[in-house]
Amino acid sequence: MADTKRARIQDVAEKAGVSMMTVSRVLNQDAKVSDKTREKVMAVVEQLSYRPNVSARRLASTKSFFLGLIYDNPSDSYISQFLLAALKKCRSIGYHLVVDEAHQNIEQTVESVKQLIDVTQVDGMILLPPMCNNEVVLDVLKQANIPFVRITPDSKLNIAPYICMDDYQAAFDVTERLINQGHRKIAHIIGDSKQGVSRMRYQGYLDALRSNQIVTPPEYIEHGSFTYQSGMEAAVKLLSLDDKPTAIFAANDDMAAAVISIAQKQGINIPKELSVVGFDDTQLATIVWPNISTVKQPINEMAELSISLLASGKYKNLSEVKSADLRHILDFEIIERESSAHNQNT
Amino acid sequence: MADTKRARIQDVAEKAGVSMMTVSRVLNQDAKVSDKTREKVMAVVEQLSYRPNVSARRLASTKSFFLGLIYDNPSDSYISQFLLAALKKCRSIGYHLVVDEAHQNIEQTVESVKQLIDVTQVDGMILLPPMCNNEVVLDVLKQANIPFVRITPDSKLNIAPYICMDDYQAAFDVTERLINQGHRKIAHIIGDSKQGVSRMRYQGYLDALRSNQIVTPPEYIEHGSFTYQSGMEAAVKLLSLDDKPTAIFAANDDMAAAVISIAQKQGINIPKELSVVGFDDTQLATIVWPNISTVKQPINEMAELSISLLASGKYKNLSEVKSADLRHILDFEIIERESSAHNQNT
DNA sequence: ACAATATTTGTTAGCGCTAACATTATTGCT
DNA sequence: AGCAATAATGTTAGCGCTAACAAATATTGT
Repeated sequence: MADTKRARIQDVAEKAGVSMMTVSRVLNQDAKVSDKTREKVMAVVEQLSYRPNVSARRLASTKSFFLGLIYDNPSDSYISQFLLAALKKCRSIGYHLVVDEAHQNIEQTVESVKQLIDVTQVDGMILLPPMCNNEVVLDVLKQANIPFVRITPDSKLNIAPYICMDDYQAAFDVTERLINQGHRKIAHIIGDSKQGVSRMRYQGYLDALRSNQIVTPPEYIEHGSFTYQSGMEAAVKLLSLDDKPTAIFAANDDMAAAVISIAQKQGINIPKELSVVGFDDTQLATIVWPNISTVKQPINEMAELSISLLASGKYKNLSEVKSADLRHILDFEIIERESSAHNQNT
Repeated sequence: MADTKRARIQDVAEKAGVSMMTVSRVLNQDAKVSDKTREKVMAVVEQLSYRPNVSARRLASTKSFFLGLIYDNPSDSYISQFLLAALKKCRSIGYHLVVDEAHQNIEQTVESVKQLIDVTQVDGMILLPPMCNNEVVLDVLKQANIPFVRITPDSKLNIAPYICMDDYQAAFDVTERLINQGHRKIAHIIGDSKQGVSRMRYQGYLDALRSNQIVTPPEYIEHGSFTYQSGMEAAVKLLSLDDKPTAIFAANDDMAAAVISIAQKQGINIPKELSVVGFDDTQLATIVWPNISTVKQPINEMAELSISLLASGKYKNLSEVKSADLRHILDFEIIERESSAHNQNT
C-alpha cells in the first residue's frame, strides 16, 4: 500500500524532459511525435505507472470518453457477461460505459438514444442484438454521426462495423462432430425465424449432413423460437417419431435444455440413447443435468473488441473505411459436456 | 434536440444572483445555506435543468464519486439484475460504478479491493453475497475506513450497514400459502448449509408448519446446496418415499427446477399431483416449464438503496450511527406461477 | 548555403467545479 | 446600544488535462 500519490502528467513530463503537451500527444496517439520521444515518454509512463486522470481529460477535451450501450436482449446471462467484460475493458482504457435498456416502445428507445448522444455526449455506441437490427435506431445514429459497433447483426452488414462469430461454421462443425461420433439420425430445432442466426445455423447443419452424404427426412427438422417452451414442443414431436433421431442439435441452449427435460420424462437416457447439443453456452448449459454440450460464443472477446474499436476512433469517418474493415469475425469454441456422446444405439 | 449548451454552475449562480460557491453548497447539501437562498437556487436549477459536470466535480473535490462493487456470486441473473439497477441509479445521481470480480484466491481479491481504494479512490463499496461475509475483506475495508454496504449478509450484522429481505418471513409465508392451498405433506430442500439464508428459510418453513399444527416426518427434509444437481438428488429421494409429499418447497429456484425435471421424468404432473415452489425469482424460474412459483427478491430496490446509502455519506463515521440504522429490510413478493396449485390429491 | 516548407515541440489559457480562506450579515448577550 | 460569537455568502486559486496557437527544429529544393 504505497502511499505515494498518483503520478500526474507533469511528473511524467519532467522526468522525460519534455513538455506536458508532448506527453499528452503520446498518450492520445497523436501522429505528430517523433519515435524517439514517444519511446522515451512511454518508458517513463511505464516506470511511474502513470494513468491519465479521466476526469481532467474529459473536462479539457472535446471527447467525452463515454461509450453508450443499448440492449434489449432478454438473456440475463448474455447481458451480464457482455456487460462485465465491457466494463472491465472500459476501465482499463479510461472510458466509461453508459448502459441503457431499450423500452418496449420504439419511440421511447429512440429518445434514450438521443439523450445518450445529446446529454451524455457519448463518443460511440454499442448495439447488442436484436437492437442492432433496428433500422430506426441505426438511422438516428447515422444522422447524428455517432460511431457505433453492432454485435451479431443479421443484415445490412455493409453500413457499419460489426462483430460476430461464424454461426454457419459453428453449426457445421458441431453437426459434423456428431457425425464423427457415429450419429446418422441427427435432428435440428431451428431458432426464431425472425433472427438471421437461425438461418445460418440451420444452413450449417444442412451442409454438414450433405457433405457427409447423409440424407435426413423432413420430420427431423423442427421450428422453434429460442424459448424453452418451443423446445419442449419440438422435442415431443421429434421423440414421438417411429424412427427416432439419435442426436438432436438445438439452435440454442434453452431449447436444448427443454429437449433434455422431455427426453428424461420419456425415460430416454442422455447421452446413451440420445445426444443433445445446444448453442451459445449460456449459464443454463451448466445448470441443468446433464450439462449441455454446446457452442461457446466469444462474448467476452466481442465486448472487449467493441470497446477497443470505438476507442480507437477509426470509425469516425465511415466513408474512409473499407468495407472489409467493417467485418470482425471471432473464433467460437465447441464445448463437449455430458449431454452428447458417441452413438451407442444399435 | 435543442442545441443549447448545457448549463454551468456559473449560469445558475448568475441567474439566481448568488456566487457559484453558494450554488455548489446547495447542491452538495452543505448545511450552511439559508432556506431562502436554497429555494431560490433550486428553482433556477430546475429551470435550467442544471446537472453538475461530474468530471469537474471529481477533479476539484476530495470525493471521487466512484463507488466500488465486488462480486463473487455465481448467478449471472442475480449479478446482471443488481448491476443494471445499480448502474442506473449511479447515473441518475452522478456517480460511477467500478465493478470488480473477486478472484478465486482470497489474497488476490484483497489486492483488488485495495486497488479500488488506493487507485480508484472509491467513496464507498458494495459487497454482494457471499463476498459480504468474508471477514478478511471486511477487515480491509474497516482498516481503510471506507464506508460499505453489505447485501444479504449472514452474520455480524452489527458491524456495518446492510440490506436484506426477511428470508424467514418469506419462507413462512410461502409455506403457509401452500398450507392454505390444502397441502399438508410439504417437503423442504434446504440450501447450502454454509449460507445463513438456508437456515432462515428452513426455520420459516418449520414455523409455518408448526403454527398450523402440521407434523412433518423427518424424511420430508432434504439437504441440498443450491445447485440443480443437489436438487435432483433431493428430489429423487423425496419422490421415492412411500408417502410422497404433495408439495415441495426448495430453498432456491435451481433446486426447484431440478425437482420439476425429476418429477416429470417420473410422470408426475405438476402442479396437479405435486406443487413446487422455489426462492429468488431468477431467470430460470420463467425459462423452464411449468414456470416456477417463487419468492421474488427485491434486487432492484436493494441495488438502488445501496447506492443511495453510500452517496448520502451517512455511514462515513460508523461510530456515530445507531445500530438500528444499519438495518434495511426490504419487502419481498410471492409470485405464483404454474408450478404450484391447490392440492388436488385425494 | 539559404529561404521555404514540413515536422516536432512548447506555451498559454481555460474546461467546470470545490477547498480553504476572507468577508459580510445575523444573532445573542450584557 | 455595542460587542463577540455564529451563520451565511463571497473570493481566490488550482485540481489534471488538452485545444489552439506559437516557437523551434528538421527537411527540402535550388
